[in-house]
Amino acid sequence: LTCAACGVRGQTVCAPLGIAELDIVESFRVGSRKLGAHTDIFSQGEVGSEVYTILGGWVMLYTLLEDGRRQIVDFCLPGAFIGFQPDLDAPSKHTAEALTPVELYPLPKRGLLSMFAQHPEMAVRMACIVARDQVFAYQHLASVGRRTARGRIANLLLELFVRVRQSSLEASGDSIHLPLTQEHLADALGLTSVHVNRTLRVMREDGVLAGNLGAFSILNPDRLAEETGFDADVSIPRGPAG
Amino acid sequence: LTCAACGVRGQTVCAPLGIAELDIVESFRVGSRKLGAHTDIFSQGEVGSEVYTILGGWVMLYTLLEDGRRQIVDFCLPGAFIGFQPDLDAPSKHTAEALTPVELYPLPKRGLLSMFAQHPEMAVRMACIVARDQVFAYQHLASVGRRTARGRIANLLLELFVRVRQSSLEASGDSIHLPLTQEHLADALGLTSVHVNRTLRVMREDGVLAGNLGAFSILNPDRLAEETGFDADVSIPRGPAG
DNA sequence: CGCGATTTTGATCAATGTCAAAGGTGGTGG
DNA sequence: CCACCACCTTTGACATTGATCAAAATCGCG
Repeated sequence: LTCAACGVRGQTVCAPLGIAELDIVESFRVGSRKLGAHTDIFSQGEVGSEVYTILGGWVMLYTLLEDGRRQIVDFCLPGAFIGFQPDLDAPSKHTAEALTPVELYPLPKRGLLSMFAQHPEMAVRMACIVARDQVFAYQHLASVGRRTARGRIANLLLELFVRVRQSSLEASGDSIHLPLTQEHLADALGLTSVHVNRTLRVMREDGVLAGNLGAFSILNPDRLAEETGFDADVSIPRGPAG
Repeated sequence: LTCAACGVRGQTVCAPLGIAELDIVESFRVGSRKLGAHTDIFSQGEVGSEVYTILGGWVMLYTLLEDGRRQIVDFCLPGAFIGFQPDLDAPSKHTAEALTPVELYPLPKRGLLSMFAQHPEMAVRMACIVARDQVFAYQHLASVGRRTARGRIANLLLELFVRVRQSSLEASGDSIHLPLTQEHLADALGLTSVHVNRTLRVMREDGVLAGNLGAFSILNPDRLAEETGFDADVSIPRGPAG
């Protein structure tokens, strides 16, 4: 498959490139790579030599604390760009693990720099992408720091809901599928899986949710959004940064 | 004062520029600006037209939730670059407020894009800077999500300690000055100021801290770092990104 | 059918929040 | 120089959220 046919190009660092310019990306292609669920893409503490665009599947980024507790810092969907860090040669601060089978487009880190040099718009685009992820990180921080368990869960579910709707064309109904366990939610929200479970039950009883993570519905998105002050609007404009 | 004499140039987007190239930055200079403590630099919900390099003083970035609770998402020291966001024309997601009198170097957002176009290395640098801030955000998220009150406080104090030591040449002793109240700590850590107070007392009793935020000492940095698994190493290499 | 991974539930506990009030401290105007 | 005031810090009593420990109940799957 060629970059020209890439389904997520509009969301990636490649977005500013014209069709004709895509060959620079192809020239660094390592070959797209498929990994099974529950495999690590890169690991905390290790030095990786590649960055990745997610072509398909879900990935989570997490940090392991010294006592073994886990904090999931981001869920990544198709179109996400992972592995970029301030010092490319430093060991990674977190682990990227596939939540589903994934398809990745790996790019050698040296290729990345070369691409930036030849197509500066890509560097600007990169900055915008990282800035967007940072906004998400700040929102998560505010959620974990200042919301109640119910608020955090509502917030995260809504966020994933709109992201899934945007990324895939799965734009139908109030029902989506999340490849997550309650423990994943807990580790992303700074809670216990037990407490997540109880809180989900209450939310079901209150009629705002239905079903389970595998295939659940947000019965009352508006009410949920209202009770949690959810802000869906985090995007990168077409013309990079302007 | 000229960019050539800038004390924080090595940490900013300008770092990749040679002395001779600095005039492009100067050409967009709005004039350096001084603000008093407790004034807003830009505000959540409003569209700003500038980004800023902090030349001197402390700034905090915070989000206000719908119920009025505050989450501080970052403390910014001289050399920091604030106001950049994925969509430059979108309203800001957070407020930047001066904690001390500050001196800023404002840059019109359009100037930023123009600079990126003419000096692509600056865009790469920008991406690295944002990526570094993102790593901090992830670390804070892990701290707030998974550490005990004492761990969070220890972690933040250590982080600020090394940042202060690095940024200013105030490299002496175990004592630093923080222009923060206990409420600031609380709002950054997802705690209550009352609880921060109690926890600080215990830490003083345990002999790891001394003094107050205005001028406090870390009596036992190693013990503190050990008990909280603190990781000081978040940096951007000289040659941008490689 | 049987097994490992989730989900669910109960009982209990610890950490942190809430409410309220009493000291401190520095700055300002008289 | 003092009195007063706004803002912090400190402390107490008590409430609550969410954690912990432990065990069933389910579910997906080979």
